[in-house]
Amino acid sequence: MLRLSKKSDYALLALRHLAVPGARQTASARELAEAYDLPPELLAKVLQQLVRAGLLVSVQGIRGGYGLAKPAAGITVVDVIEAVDGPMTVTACSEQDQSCDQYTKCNIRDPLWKLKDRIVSALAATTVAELAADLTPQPDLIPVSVIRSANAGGTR
Amino acid sequence: MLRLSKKSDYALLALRHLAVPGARQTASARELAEAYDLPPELLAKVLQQLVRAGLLVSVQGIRGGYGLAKPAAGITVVDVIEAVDGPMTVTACSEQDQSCDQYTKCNIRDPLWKLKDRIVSALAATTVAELAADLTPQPDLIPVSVIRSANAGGTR
DNA sequence: AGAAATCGGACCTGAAAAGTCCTCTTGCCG
DNA sequence: CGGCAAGAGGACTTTTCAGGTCCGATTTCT
Repeated sequence: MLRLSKKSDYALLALRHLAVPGARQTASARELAEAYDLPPELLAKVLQQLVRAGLLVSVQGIRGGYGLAKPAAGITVVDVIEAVDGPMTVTACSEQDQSCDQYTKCNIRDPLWKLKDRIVSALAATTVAELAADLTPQPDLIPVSVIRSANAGGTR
Repeated sequence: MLRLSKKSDYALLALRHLAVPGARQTASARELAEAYDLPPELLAKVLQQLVRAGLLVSVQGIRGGYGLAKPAAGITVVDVIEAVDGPMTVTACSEQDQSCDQYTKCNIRDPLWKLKDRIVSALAATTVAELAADLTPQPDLIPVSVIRSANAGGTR
């Protein structure tokens, strides 16, 4: 029923987090997973996909993490969905892939493709920046440094 | 990835068929299933759902079948999808149903709901009449009467 | 009476989504 | 320089549910 995959959800959640103005502009997968209560490994995968798609940049090694690869206003919701779930298709068959049994007999292909384009436009019209501009407060991140201080007597 | 369910596909296919101007305005589940090469039982279920939703009218008994309950221009794509798959939701949680683990921490609910509304508008802007107006020819139905004549020497 | 149609529940199943596990590499910090 | 915490990524398991099937009941025309 036209539902977003959880991977897309997670991706949007993470991107919006990193896009919130004023907040720390970078976070590790674990931090994000804890903040939103998501399975860490899965979120990690998603973040990696976003890096491959050029939406995030990653820093490896200890103290590493993820940050936006470009301004939040330049990242649309379609970008995110396609990065994570592959090309948007509303129907089983598309211009590229005609692998559905009813292809020859199907009478609603063209109109549905047009419909898909409209949906994509709607998704392309919304950017991560707009998501971040929304009023809903985001959960606090416990900065790693704080955890470290608490445990070990403090670097900072 | 925002794909339509096959049930929706089937529903649209059937409705468009019944909406084509000039064609016979009624057809049985079996006829439609054969014409488009769809699983008959499943299509039957879908048609029943459309009847319950008030989009189709059915005639029981031999020589029965389905016809549009109202003008094709008055049936939108959302109507069809919701009749078959239940209310359109893009996210796991909605205004009605808040059953997702991250509900309290989620920061993208509101913007995504807005997005959903935009998608629904797009779908509501397309009617079955428009689908039927599309150029793609539809497969010929073999009228049952013809089959009957061929088999049995013909009532008509 | 019987065939052909709509109804509608219960059930099965396979594929995709979601989640887990394990190993490897990278780079900072003590 | 050694270890730890981070990202990278392959392989695997589990879960979910769309898609499909089966069966029986009811209706109604011939």
